[in-house]
Amino acid sequence: MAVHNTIQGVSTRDKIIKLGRDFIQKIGYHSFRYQLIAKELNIKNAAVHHYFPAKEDLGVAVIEKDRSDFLDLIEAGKEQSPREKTEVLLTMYANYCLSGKNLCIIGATTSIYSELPPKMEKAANEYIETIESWLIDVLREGHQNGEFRFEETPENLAAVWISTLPGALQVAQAKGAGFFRGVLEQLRRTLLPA
Amino acid sequence: MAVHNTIQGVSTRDKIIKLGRDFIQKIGYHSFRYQLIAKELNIKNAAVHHYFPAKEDLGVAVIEKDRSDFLDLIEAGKEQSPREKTEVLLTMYANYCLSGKNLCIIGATTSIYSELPPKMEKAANEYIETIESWLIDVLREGHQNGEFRFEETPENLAAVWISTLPGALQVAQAKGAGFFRGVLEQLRRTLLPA
DNA sequence: GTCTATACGCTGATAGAC
DNA sequence: GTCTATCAGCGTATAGAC
Repeated sequence: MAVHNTIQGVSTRDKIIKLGRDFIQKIGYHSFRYQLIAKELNIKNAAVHHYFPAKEDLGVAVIEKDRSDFLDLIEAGKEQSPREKTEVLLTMYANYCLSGKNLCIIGATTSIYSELPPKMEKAANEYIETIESWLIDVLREGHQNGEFRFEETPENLAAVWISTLPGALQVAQAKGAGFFRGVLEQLRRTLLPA
Repeated sequence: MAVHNTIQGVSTRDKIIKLGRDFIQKIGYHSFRYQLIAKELNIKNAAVHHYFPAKEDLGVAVIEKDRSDFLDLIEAGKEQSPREKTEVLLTMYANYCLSGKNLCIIGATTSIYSELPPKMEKAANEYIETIESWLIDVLREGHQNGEFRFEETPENLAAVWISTLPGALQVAQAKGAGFFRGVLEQLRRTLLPA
C-alpha cells in the first residue's frame, strides 16, 4: 500500500497517525477532528477516512503506535541501569511538557475512559499495562541490585508514578513548567529516601 | 428567585448544578449534555438554558460550587491536626473512586484545559490554587509541629499530591479500585518516610 | 488516493406562547 | 419557569466521479 510514498519516506497513513497523536495529546480525543489533519496535509476530509474509516480506528492506531514506540525505546535501553531506565520515562514526560503536549496517552484515554469505544478501551488497557509492568520490573531490579532504596512495594510505587506523571502533565498547564519540574524532582527522590 | 422551591428544600437551579457536577465527574465536560440533566429533572432542554444560558455558565457554576464545598469542608476541620486534615483530602478522593466519579474537578478541567472557555479556565485556576495553597499550609504546619517528617519542600510535595490524586482517579478506571487504594497508601507514607 | 458533494445526527441555543 | 418549535452549526461518515 502506497508504495511510492513509502519509498519517498513517510506514507500518508503514517503522517496521519503522527498528526493524530499530536492533536490528541494537545487538545484531547474529543476535540480533535479529521479536518485538522486534512488541513495540515493539504488533503480533504474524505481522504483521511480512506485510511481510517472511523475516528476510533485512528484512535486505536495512535495508541498502538505510541505503545510500539515505547517498546522500541525500552528495547534500545535494555542494557541500561535501572536508574537510567527510569530516566528514560521521566525524560519522555519532560519532553511532552516542553513540547506543548498537554496530555500523554494515558491521560488522554483515562480522562474519557467511560466514553471510549470498546476497541480504544482495549488498546488503552494494553498501553497502560505495558508501561506499568515495565516500570514494576525496573523498580524491582533497581531495588534488588541496591541502586534504589525505597521501602514500599514496586507495584505501589509504579502505581504512583503512572498516576503522577499523567496528572502532573495535565495540572502543569495551569501551574506552569516549573510545577512539572518540581514533581519530577520529587519522583526521583522516591527512589532514594534519606 | 424560585422562593417556593427554596422553601421546599432545593431549588431547581441547585439541582442543575449538582447534576451537572455529577455528569462532569462521570463522563467529562464535553460528553455531558443539557439533555441528561433535563431528563433527570423531567424538564426540557430549554428550561435548563433558562438558568444557565450557555453551557460554560453551568461549567463555571459547577467549578465554583465544588470550590465552595471544599472551603466549607476545610473550614469545618480547621481545628484538626495536619494529619487529620490530609485525611480529609484523601477521603474525599477515596469517596470519588468508590462512588463512580471517574474525574475530580481538577482532572475534568485540566484534561481539556486548552479547550476551556476563558471563564472556565479562570474558575479552574482558582479552584486548583485553593486546594494547592491549603495543602501547602497543612504540610508546612505538620512539618513544623513534627507530625510529618518529609524532607522535601511543602510546595513540591503538594505538587505531587495534586497531580497524583487526579491522575490516580483516572487511571483507576482501567486498573480498578485496588490500584487507587495502593496509591493512597503510598501518599500517606510520603508524610512519614522511614 | 483524492476529490466533490452530500446526508445525517446531534447539540447548543433562541423565540415566543403559556 | 416551563413549554413547543425551531434553527444553525458542526462533525462524522458515505457515495461516486476522477
